[in-house]
Amino acid sequence: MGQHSCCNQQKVKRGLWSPEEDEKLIKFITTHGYGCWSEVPEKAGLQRCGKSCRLRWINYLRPDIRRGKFTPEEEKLIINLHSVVGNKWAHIASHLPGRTDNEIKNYWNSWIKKKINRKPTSTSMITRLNTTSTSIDQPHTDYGYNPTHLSFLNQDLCIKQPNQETAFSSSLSSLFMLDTSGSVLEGHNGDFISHTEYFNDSMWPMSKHQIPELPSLNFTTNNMYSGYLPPLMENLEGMVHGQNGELNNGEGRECVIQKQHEFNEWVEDQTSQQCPSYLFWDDEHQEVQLGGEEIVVHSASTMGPTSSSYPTSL
DNA sequence: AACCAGGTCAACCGCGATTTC
DNA sequence: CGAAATCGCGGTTGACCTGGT
Repeated sequence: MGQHSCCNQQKVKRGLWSPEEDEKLIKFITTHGYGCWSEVPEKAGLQRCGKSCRLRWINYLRPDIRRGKFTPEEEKLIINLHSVVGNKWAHIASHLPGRTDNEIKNYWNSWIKKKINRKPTSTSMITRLNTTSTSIDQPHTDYGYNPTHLSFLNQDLCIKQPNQETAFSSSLSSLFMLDTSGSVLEGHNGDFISHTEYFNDSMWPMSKHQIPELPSLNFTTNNMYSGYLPPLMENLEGMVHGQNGELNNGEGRECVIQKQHEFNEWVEDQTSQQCPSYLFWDDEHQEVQLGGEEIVVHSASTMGPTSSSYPTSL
C-alpha cells in the first residue's frame, strides 16, 4: 500500500508547479480533456504523477475557479453548512461555485484557529446563566412576540425518511437545517427534517399533532437555521423566541443550535457582529442558550401562546 | 538587517470508495 | 467475483509571506 501506482514512476517531480508545467497541463486538458489522470502526465509531457496533475487542475488551473477573498455571504454559508455537515469540505464546496474544498478547508482551519485563540470560556457563560435574575421560574413574560416572523424554534421537528414515512427522531442528535421560509431543509444522510410552513397566531401554540402536511423540500441557502438538535429537545414541545423578535429571520439573522463545545469555537465572532441569535445546547444545565444568554425552552405543559423567558438584554 | 512567530495556502499523503479488468 | 487501478476526500505538511521585535 502507500504510493499510488501512478506515483511509482521514476523522475516524478514534486513540490510547487512551475508556470511552464501549468501551461503544459492547461494546454493538454483544454485540448484533450482528462479521461484518465494517470495518463495525463505522459501525454502532456509532465514529470508529475496523475494525482498531482488532477489536484493542480482541480484546485488551481480549471477555468471556472474563483479566487480571492471569501465574501461575507460565502463565509456565512460556509459556517452554516459546516454546522450541519462538519468537515465535509467537498460537500460544502459544492454549494460555493468556483470554490474548492481545499480552499474552504484552509479558510476554515485558519478561521477556527482564530476563534479558539480568543473564544470565551464556557464557564463564563454558565456563570452568567446562573446569576441571571429571570429564569424558567418566572415564565410567561410577554416580550412582544411577532408572529409574522419565525421568532422561535418549534421543537416539534419531524424527521422524514427517504421512504416518506414520518418518524420522530430518537437516539442520536439530529442534524438539521431549517429554512427560514418555514419549510423544510435537509438533514444528514439523506434524511430531512420537516417543519410547518409559516406559523401564525392561529397555529400557536402547536403540538406535534397539529403539524400540517409536510411541505415539499425547499432548500435555500439564505437565512437558514442550522445546527444540531439536542436529543432532549426532540421530546419537548417547546418554543424559543427572543425579545422583540431577536430570533426572527426577517432581518436575515440566523439561529444555530450547536453542541456547546462546537458553539464555543465561534460564538465570539457572532456576538461581535451584534448578531447574538445563536443557540447552543448546554449539556450540563440542559438548557438552550443564546449567545451566552439564557433562553428557556418551555415544555408543552407550561407553554402559553406568547410565553417566553428572556432574561437579559442582548 | 536579522531573526522569529504566526498565518496562509499549495501540495502531498493515506485511505476508503468506486470503477475497471 | 476478486484484484488491481483509479478516483476523491479529509488530514497534514512545509514553503513562503508578513509583521513584530
